[in-house]
Amino acid sequence: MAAKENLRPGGRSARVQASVHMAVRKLLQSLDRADVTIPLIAAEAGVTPSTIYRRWGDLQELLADVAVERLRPDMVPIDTGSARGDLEVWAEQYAEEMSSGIGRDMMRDVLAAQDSTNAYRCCGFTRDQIEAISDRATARGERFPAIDAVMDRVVAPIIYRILFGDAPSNERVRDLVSDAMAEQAATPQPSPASALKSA
Amino acid sequence: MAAKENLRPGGRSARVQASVHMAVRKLLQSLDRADVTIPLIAAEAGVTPSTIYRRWGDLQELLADVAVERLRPDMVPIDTGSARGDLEVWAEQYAEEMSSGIGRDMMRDVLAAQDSTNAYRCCGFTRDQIEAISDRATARGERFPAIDAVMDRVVAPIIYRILFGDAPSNERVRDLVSDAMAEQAATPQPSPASALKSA
DNA sequence: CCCATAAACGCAAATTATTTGCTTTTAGGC
DNA sequence: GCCTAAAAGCAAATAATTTGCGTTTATGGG
Repeated sequence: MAAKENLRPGGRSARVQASVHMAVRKLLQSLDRADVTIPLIAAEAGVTPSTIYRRWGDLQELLADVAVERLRPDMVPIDTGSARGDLEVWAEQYAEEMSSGIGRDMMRDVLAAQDSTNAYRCCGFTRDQIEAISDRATARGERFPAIDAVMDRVVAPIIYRILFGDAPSNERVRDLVSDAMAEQAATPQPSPASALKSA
Repeated sequence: MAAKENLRPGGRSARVQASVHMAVRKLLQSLDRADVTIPLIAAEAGVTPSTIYRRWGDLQELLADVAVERLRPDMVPIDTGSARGDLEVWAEQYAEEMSSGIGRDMMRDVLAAQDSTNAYRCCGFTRDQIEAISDRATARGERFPAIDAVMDRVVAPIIYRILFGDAPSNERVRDLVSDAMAEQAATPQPSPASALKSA
């Protein structure tokens, strides 16, 4: 039930997909998560419930599908002039978005789905953002840690804390960035792009 | 729907809880996750469905409740003679357990529930384990990084990778431990126990 | 030890969600 | 423009969830 691949791209099928996604987003704004049901979504989207059941399987898959769209970054990381500044600003904003009620819910939706493809894609978005910062750094002639190191030392702690405990403060996020950047300074490995692409 | 607090501890209530938990565990062994329903669990447990609905609310909360029990560590971290060895062995075992199908499912269940208390408790279990290793280290006169540092640099990357990508290899887990221990060596902060308790 | 009280459970009816067989619409290839 | 099959609609059948009400049974106070 990928609902993304092997799907007729044109006409009605795409219209239904858009309509259902929009309905989900609209309903999630006004209603409590537990009150959003497939029949409700279907009514809002002007579609019969069985269409949704057949295409997405169940509510969780649909919510995951919608969530992963919303988690896709809509802009390139802000250019502050330095790699450290770029990463710091990006990480703070990322932490804030993800720890907000909406961000938390979307992560929950993505992780709750049986199909783990969405989670994987989600991780790829983040990696791409960091890669953009990294590329800019090397273009400037700055050193930058390996992408994986940033994922491990900045992204992972932020997300772990949001999921399992309390959202990290801006100060802590800055500390994480500091540690990651320091690590790079000690280790002479300015290799720019050896990472795996995604999505 | 905590199903844990304000619950009559004695007699029938406890019996029902135990029976339902056992039924869930049994059914999860033989059936696919998607085929486990509340009526099924109720039948297996010898209880009416409405009892489960009233006590846990929905399937996800029940699954989370069962999962968190199973995620509770059943033993103290192995004593290898050194803090580094302790952490290394513990981390490898932890990563392996969590990346197994069962571990992954349990984490999913815990995170998918509306009630985030379970996730928080889950994190507390892990923290307690690391604290035990830390305490043993200071008792031996060894230095050891702050608990939070280990959570950020070892636990968080392991879990992040399991949830959003691929399970980390043993080698990578060892590297994470190395980094965490090295950090401690550079920073003179042997403060033993300043962490927050849980559960 | 027994009684009063309220929590938890069982039962069954009512509601709501999900599945499914079949028909109709329609995108994509010839 | 016509086939073909994927996707959608419709409605009946099935299954899950909610709810009102009566019964059982912990728990606390006499």
